[in-house]
Amino acid sequence: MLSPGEPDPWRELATLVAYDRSGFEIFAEGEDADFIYAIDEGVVRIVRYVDNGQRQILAFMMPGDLFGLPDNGTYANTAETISAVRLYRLPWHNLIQRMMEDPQLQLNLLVRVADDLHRAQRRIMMLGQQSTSQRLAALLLEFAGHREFYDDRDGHLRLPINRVDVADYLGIARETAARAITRLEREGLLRRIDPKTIQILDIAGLRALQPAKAK
Amino acid sequence: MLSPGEPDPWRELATLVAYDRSGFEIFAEGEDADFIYAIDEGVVRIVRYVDNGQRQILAFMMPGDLFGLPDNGTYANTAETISAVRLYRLPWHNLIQRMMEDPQLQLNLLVRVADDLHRAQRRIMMLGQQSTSQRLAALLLEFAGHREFYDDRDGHLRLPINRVDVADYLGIARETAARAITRLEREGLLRRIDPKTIQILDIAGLRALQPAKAK
DNA sequence: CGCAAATTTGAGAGTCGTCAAACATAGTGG
DNA sequence: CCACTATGTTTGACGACTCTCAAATTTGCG
Repeated sequence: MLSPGEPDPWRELATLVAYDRSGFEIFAEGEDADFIYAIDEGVVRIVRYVDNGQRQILAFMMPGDLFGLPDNGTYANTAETISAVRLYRLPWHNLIQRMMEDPQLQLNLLVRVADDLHRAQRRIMMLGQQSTSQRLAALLLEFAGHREFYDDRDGHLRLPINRVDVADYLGIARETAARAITRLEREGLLRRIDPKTIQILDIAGLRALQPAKAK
Repeated sequence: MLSPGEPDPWRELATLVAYDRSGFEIFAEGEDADFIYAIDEGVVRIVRYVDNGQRQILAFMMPGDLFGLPDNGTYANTAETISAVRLYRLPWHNLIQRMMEDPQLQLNLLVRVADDLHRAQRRIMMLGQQSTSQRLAALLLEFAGHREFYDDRDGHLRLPINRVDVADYLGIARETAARAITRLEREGLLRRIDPKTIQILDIAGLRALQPAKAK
């Protein structure tokens, strides 16, 4: 995390770039991967488009997260703003050069990429093994883990995304996403305030939906 | 890849370990992650078990692949042999130490982990967006990309895995996996020789099933 | 050759995707 | 200020697909 207290090797090397609007494309799949980005504020979605018009959201990136890793010199995914966003942008060649001189910095990046891998593996578990309710609960808990969206006093969760984003993240149709919310509401786990605001009534119940490790 | 020709920083540092049988557990989720492994020969499956008895195969690791990345000091997944396997095993603290002295070595690891991340992202696309037929085609093409399994002269693909592995990799039931093979056979794309041997009749047709990038 | 395990097929129930329509919300212009 | 419109969300109906349970069939090996 880019917490203000810790020494921050990224901040001093990077230039700050800001996007005021939501829905802006930071970079697109296939473009030359010249920069790596770190989020200072706001939310970014990492997506991939398929020719049949479908879209999969691979991840939501939050403050402190890094994105823009090259795959053979080009971006493997597209990055789009979901809110107003402030980013640190750093040229790759610049970073590589610095990392060659500073193994600690490189280790820092390695740990972050490894963490991204583990997050991706959790998503594979989610898409391969969990039901629609479980996936939705996982998404809600993911956002509820961030103070900027969740107030645990009144249980209000303010989602920065719409239903299509929810659906494309969970790998389901938007109607199915809406119905999944209805189901959790009927079961008393949450209550809809408005489409993007959900009051979580039983967060332990949501967690109980999540599959536990076995063996 | 650990091809014999290239300079190989791993081989010289590691100890060779061999497993003769299939179905052996190399390490389990939750254990202290003391070693990192590189495959010299054979196939390993990376799996995660869920308490309801379900299992998801996250990846099949082939010769040249690295696995055993720690997540907060412990393994996030379980690794099991699928065939007889020969591995290079290297203590983590040993590797870290060497990487601090040799940035090139560390960059080598970074690239490999980044590659794992991109593979995981392709799996998210597969599980989130593709139909059963498409997933199966992707699996077949994945193994067909390795000479040790696929003979492109006669089109014979020798799978090292059984139907349960196929199903747990694709995130479907084993009956559905069997039916998916039947369907591709009925469509003339392949022919079953025996359960683990499949003759691919139309590899271009399998590739055509794969979704193309859009935008 | 025979048996245990793996694979395939069948039938029925449940879930999801699609098409359509109803409803809600926010912003716009009169 | 209000009606109106565009957009986003929810609900309904129905067909398609997948999972589960069960049985038939095949395979691999002793």
